[in-house]
Amino acid sequence: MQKPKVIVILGPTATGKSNLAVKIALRLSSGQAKKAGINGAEVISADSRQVYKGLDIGTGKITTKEMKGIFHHLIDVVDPKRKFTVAKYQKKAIYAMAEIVKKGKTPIICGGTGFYIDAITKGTVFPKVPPNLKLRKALYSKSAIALFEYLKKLDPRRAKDIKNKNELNNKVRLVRAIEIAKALGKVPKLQSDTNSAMAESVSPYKFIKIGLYLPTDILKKKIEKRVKKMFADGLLNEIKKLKKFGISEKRLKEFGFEYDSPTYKKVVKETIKYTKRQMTWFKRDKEIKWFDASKKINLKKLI
RNA sequence: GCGUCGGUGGUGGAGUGGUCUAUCACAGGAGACUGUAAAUCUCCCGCCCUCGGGCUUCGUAGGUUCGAAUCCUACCCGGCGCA
Repeated sequence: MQKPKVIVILGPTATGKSNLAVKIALRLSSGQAKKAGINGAEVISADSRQVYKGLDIGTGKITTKEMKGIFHHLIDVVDPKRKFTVAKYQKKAIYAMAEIVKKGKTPIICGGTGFYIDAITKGTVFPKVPPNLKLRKALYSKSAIALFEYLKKLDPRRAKDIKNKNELNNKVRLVRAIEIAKALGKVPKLQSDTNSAMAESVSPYKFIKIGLYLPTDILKKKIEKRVKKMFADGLLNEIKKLKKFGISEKRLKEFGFEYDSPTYKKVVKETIKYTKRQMTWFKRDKEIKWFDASKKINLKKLI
């Protein structure tokens, strides 16, 4: 039996992913598509911040109007006071995918969080050790060197791995490794496979990855426009509302630079930097078919 | 015109006789990524390169010195003060 298709639309911020996703979904829902036996499509967002309710303007969340009747999953599914994680995302997204396919529809994963996309398209297996905030807090007070030495005792293999990856100063990584090692004895070997052939053989779906990119100068202009609109739409007001709702300054910082006393200049600058990091992530996935978003994209070719 | 302060790598800005291709930050480039991922972390960033080193830089031109981004002289440029 043929595997169900899942369309993945990814790429850096401000390249028009959401738009394209809706366009494709509409196409798959048309009368013509129905005649061809296609039952429509639903979008699954792959954005680490759009899952939160109330983070609308700053995250560039798609509006109901822009959805044009296409159902969007994994948007506004958590209270911003609660912490969300990749593993939770993975669970929900895989469930959503199955539900959509069950309805005979095509899932369209759309977003810019590479880690989240890989979690569902590459079958990453996260060690089943939930965050231990108390332990983390205690560990963070220690130096990176001390953490590394501690990890070396608990799990030499993962310690060596971290050293090889030049992450000796990466407390986030060290702390999580210790957290897992303490719970399981050691950190399981990474099961997610960057080897796409392997991942594909295991996955029940056939992923079609479409990457949108823009030439640097155009991307910059689009980001400027987007940020300008954010402020015009009331970003500052959104932050006020979040504070009133009981979101702390510290928590706001975790939501990214748009929520940390933003200025136009700062947000533009940080967004550009971020898009570069996004590209670093996406570049290593050779499965992605890239399209210049400043040019007309032939949808027929894509699906 | 006189006086005075200053001119440093793409930018800001340290350095004021040797350890200086010159701290640091930003910008730029490359990369990592095991439940925080717009997070977190690493490397490169004058030129050449066999990656060990080789070569040329601190407004310009001279000079002092074993040795100068650092001291002296002249000139050019900019700020300020007095005329």
